[in-house]
Amino acid sequence: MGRAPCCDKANVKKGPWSPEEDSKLKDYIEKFGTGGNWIALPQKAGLKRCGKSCRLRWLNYLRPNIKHGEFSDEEDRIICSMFASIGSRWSIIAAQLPGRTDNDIKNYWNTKLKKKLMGLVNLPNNSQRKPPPFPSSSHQNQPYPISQPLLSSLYNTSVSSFDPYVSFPSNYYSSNPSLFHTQENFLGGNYSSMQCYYGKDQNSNNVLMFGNEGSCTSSDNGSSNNNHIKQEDMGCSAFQSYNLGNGGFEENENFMLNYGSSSTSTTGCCGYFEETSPLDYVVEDVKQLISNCGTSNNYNNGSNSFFFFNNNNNNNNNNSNINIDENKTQEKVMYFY
DNA sequence: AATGGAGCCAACCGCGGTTGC
DNA sequence: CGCAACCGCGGTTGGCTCCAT
Repeated sequence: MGRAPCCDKANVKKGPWSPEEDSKLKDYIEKFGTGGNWIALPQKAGLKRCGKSCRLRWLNYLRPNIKHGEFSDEEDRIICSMFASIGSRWSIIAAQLPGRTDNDIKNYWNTKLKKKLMGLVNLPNNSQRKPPPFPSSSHQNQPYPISQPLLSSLYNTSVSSFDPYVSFPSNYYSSNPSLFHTQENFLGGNYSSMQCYYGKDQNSNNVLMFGNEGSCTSSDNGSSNNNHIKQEDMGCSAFQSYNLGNGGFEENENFMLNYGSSSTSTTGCCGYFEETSPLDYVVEDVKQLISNCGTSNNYNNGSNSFFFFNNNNNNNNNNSNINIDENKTQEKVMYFY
């Protein structure tokens, strides 16, 4: 036989917590702790609530040092970088933000930050309508402006030097942002920051470029095409953007991810941007999660997905025809088509 | 002032992994 | 070993508030 039933579901209250209930729960836990048993706690505390509900209320609202209110730019950066690396693993992300709960971060992402990020693509008149379809548009040879506050916020660039039209490649490589960190950064391994740029390359492709300090740009040697991987070249490289509504991209606009390649770099996916230096992965599980993206139909199937795979079985996973410029192994380019 | 839509967020739901019996 | 409950998580929902019309 198993354990006793957790609670009398017919006799538990649901819905918003009253101040009295909050007080009872808080007082009880402060005096006696949770005892490691949430199911038994409500009865002991004199609450007609399910243990799950008590746990949620405590963790998300009542426990000490909970931080409410605005998220800082630094918190934004952490959330963005971690989301880019591991997706919607909110509890892991929350662990990096003292005082923030996974629920808070999840809500913040869904309601604000996601839209804020997609504000990267605004039209010159600052309207919120979405950019014209890629790649054919009157702006084909002109990069979309990046929202100034967000850019300065995320990239630590000074507003005075802000160029609303980011040419690609551009001298943003010389700045020192740390938007996207590699996985091992927040997991306790070697710190390595990466930069993120939005713009157009010399072929007017819409790109997000990820690179780290010291990455050379396409213009450095005039061989900009060498590191560009077309969708048909990569068996698991086709991304779709999340449908972000106003100001965002429509579904089925594909992201293309160009992984910097070298003898030490392997094919990654799903927003995990691998460094070219030898990687000592601290958490193999997460790596597995990332690498599994291409074998499951999508990475984050829910509405919170930022990118997810469009697994294309017609492709043969053979990257041998990709022309790699070994001098640019630290560039990571994401294409929007 | 009334109303409807959008945004926000606390709370619930359901699932997968873990644990106790 | 298998079943059932616990636990924690991510996704979703519903109600409240704000704001534009």
